[in-house]
Amino acid sequence: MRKVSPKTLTRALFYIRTLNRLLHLGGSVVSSKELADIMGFSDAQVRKDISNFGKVGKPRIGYKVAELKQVLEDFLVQDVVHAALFGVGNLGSAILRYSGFHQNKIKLVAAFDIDKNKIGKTINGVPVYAMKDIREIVRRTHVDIGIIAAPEEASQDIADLIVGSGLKGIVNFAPTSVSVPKGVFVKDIDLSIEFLSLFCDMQHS
Amino acid sequence: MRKVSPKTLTRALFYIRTLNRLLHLGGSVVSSKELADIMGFSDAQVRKDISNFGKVGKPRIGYKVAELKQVLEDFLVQDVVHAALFGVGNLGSAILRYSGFHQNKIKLVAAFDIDKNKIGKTINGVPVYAMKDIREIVRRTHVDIGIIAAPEEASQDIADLIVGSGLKGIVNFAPTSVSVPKGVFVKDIDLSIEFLSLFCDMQHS
DNA sequence: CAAGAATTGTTCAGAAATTCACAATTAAGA
DNA sequence: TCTTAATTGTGAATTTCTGAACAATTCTTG
Repeated sequence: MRKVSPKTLTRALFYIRTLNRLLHLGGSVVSSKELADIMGFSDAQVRKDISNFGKVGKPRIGYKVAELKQVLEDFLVQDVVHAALFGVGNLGSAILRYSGFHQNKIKLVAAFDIDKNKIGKTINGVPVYAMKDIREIVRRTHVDIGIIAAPEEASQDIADLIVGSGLKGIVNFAPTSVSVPKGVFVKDIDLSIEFLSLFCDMQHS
Repeated sequence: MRKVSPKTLTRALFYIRTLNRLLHLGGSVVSSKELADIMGFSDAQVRKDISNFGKVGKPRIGYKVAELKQVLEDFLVQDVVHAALFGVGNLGSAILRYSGFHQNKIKLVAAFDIDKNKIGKTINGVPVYAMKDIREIVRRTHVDIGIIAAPEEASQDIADLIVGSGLKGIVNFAPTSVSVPKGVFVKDIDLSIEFLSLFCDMQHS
């Protein structure tokens, strides 16, 4: 199958989210125009994206919701993604308790912190370990990605730990860039920047 | 001044973040190459972005950290951005307690919930109001953007409330698309999708 | 003061992403 | 059955974004 760009992949995840909602609402078919309107894309964009994954639609009809969802999921999220969390503070705790993951093939398998009061506890079913145990846990447990939800000062050290334990993907919520070797993927989510960029877009539009 | 693309604006916010860190570490000048390496961009990209905001650098020297930061901030974030939060659950509480905002010209001025046990309290200095009071609060208080951190089922109603109260920007953490009139900006942050998209990028690279 | 080295700002070319536009297809209805 | 209307899939056109390259500039050093 042809190479698909990251942008298309991300939009495809939004398509899946919307298709799930439509399924839940009882819809059975949907057109590119309807999908586009719901998500704020163009209909041409939707069709071109979907065409990456095969010829799923029928002219004059549209796409069968269940079938399209299946095709996208087969391509994108075959397995459950196992994630480990680093830093059980305000944000980390909220992530541990976030209820949206289990519907989306994401499983938090371990959390790490340096606070002795937290180590050994279980939050929402996820055990909290000492930071130094990461290598052993990653060896014993299937982990795909690491999530940094620690203070700025600790983020680079944690990134190094994550990389050292062999993981290749990091979601970084800390408000600072971390440097990693080539081949490791980092996604930065800085709440301040997210808010500010929305506001900048508003002002400079 | 020339029109600047949203992508450039977002990167510029990352530049500011990095410049702050450099300032804090005592750096006084920095080259495009250094900035690029820290953030994982190309040096040409950095120079081109910065050139949107004027001729700030000196050949053979680089950019004065403080001066560049000033130039970018003058263009991007002249005023403090005032935000109101909708939904004081796990994620909402973490946002209220997030410590990174005040350094970044973001101020949470109000929170809203439907839970009587939360209404009337103050969390981290931010008062929690009843959802129905939004119009009055927005009239009395300067609010730029609304943040939806409520369950999926409530998100569209909250978006309608936000739009009805006159706000033009929404950050939506709920795992569903909200529909808004033209002219209202929405930024979706779906934690599941963020994690999955990282993983997809890893697999399909 | 002149030569050399480093870095900017900018132009240009190429790549990537988006939109357009329409032939092909299919269901529905006369 | 034949026509009509709707919708897909896609090649071409367009726009946006990125990367390469280099003249212009300015510090440094001898």
